[in-house]
Amino acid sequence: MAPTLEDVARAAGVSRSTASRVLGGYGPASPDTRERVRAAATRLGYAPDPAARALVTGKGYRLVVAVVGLDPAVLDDPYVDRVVRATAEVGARYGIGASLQWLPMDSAPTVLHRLAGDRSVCGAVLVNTTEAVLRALPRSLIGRVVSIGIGWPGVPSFDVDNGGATSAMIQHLYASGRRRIAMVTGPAWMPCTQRPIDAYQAAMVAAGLPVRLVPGDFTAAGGRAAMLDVLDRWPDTDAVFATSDAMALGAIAVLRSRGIEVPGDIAVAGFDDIPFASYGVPALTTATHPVERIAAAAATAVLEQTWMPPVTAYPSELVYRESA
Amino acid sequence: MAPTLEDVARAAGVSRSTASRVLGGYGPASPDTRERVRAAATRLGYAPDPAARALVTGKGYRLVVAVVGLDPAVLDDPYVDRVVRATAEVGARYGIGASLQWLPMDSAPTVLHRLAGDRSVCGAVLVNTTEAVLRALPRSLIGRVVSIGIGWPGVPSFDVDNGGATSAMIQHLYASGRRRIAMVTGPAWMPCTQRPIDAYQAAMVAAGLPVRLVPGDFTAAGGRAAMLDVLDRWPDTDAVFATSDAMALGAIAVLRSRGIEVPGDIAVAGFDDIPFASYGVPALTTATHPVERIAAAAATAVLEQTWMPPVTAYPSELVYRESA
DNA sequence: GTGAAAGCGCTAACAC
DNA sequence: GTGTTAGCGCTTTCAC
Repeated sequence: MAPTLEDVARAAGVSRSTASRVLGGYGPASPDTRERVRAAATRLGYAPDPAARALVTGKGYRLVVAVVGLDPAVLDDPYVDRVVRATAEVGARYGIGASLQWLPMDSAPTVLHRLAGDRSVCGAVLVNTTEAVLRALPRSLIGRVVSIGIGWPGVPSFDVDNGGATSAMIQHLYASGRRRIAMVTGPAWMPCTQRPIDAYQAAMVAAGLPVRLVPGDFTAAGGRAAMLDVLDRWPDTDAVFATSDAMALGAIAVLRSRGIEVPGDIAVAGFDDIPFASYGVPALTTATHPVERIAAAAATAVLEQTWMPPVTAYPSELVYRESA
Repeated sequence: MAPTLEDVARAAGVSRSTASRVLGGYGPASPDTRERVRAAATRLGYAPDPAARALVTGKGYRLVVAVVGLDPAVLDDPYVDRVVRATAEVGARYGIGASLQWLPMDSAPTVLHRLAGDRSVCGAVLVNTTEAVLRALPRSLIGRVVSIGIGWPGVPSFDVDNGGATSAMIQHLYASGRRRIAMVTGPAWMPCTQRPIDAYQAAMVAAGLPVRLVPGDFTAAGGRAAMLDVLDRWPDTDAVFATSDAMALGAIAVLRSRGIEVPGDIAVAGFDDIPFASYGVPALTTATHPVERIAAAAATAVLEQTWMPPVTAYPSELVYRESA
């Protein structure tokens, strides 16, 4: 059915090994041979069988998206969906599939070793990883693992510039006259929580404004709880920056139920720009999160085995709507 | 690293083929041998290498989620994300990855043949497929293809019972006093559009109410356009059932901008129960869509090669909120 | 610069 | 019932 390397070699009048070398792009080959093999390959529409290749190289044929978390519920998240989708889409172009699995925070070493020993796995994309997990990374995985989140020596990081987004958002709130700006953060164990906090604190201190930090968990329920907390501790708050749209929507729900006007009394800004941020009342002011671009780049890096700088930051853009 | 069949065979004191037969569960084997091989396999933690198996059986090692549509934008949809995620999660348990690709409606035969000839593909899950596409299905794919949507001889269907959901929703609207109920449908080319229409028409005719059908496209923008259309053609409409939450939210946005009360003047119901259906104002009354369960069952069916009835319908449940 | 040959881990004839 | 054997398509020494 599909042409094999043998077919290409025969068509080009060379041996299988020569064809393999040319197509693999290593070993020696005369320019002429090179040309003939390439031509034959494209003419026949040759694509190497990843299974056969995996068998001999022992490198595997599926890319695992491993989401770090305390329980399997971390997989049940539209953010994860977007990462997996982008990975599956990129993989399709390489004949590589995407697998999704939970990487339990407390038994990360075990699971990572199993992953490293699994011949079917060609690489992994870590999501929401922590330093502890990265420290437990088996050496044999280095070079075929990337991280959407914080990096590690040998593990390039792909992430949104959420520090920059935070600065920009605080500046926007300040410019629109807000002075008592609270921030709802992500859960403390997630490393992606820190940079926005730093950026927020820096901005507030620089402007001589009070720092009002409340922990959240990226969910709407968490946003509701955090908003109640803010109202309780600092009743004069005039703006809230929630580091996820879900939390921002939860916060707005609380304010609405209290009869507090948004953005009249309190401005609320989110982060992520989820599909329906624009359909709430009021429409949510937020910052974009190019998850698909990030995940696609991450997947491509491990599939192409390209060298990557330790950190690649993707810019986030403010989306001005009604809530702030 | 990982134990091979050879290791198991040696540990059990049998040949590789015997071990293979036992573990594969076909061919003959004495109860004693069977026992020893099984014991050795579990003791060593043996798992067959899907790459090697794929190579010899020619059955492939990745499950393709093929989304039928007019253009690649059909992939860019939270619904697709959920299907892919569930597939990737089920696949992970089998050492199988999920790939995502667009199945262009106008060149379906070509793409399907490529899929059939691709040695890396073990099966496919069709999404939003049409009869025309199913008709073009190569024979070699039969038995390893399932459909989330309409089925076909040899292609079992897994779908939500959207006809039942429609009936239930119309009944709910009727029970709450609505009599001039319009329905916003999906795009005509999608087969999943028909059953809700039939159910709606049957319900309306049975109740002696006027049929008011407007085509949509499952997007919020389509919902806005459809709502304008309804208002234009039947100004006395008192309820709208949109067959997707996105369209319902679009419809609500239009009504809000016109100063029309929801549900006071016009009730609006959606379908899907997307994560933030509950955060709009008013919170959206809708019907659940167990996409993950459906996709997981579909993926499992092709991976396990189990026989399936031609159609498996998954119940949808009404979620009563504020909008209807 | 090129080809012959071995072998990755597994399945499936086929002989015993 | 069981073992022997021949590959699946590819990469990779190692001679030439």
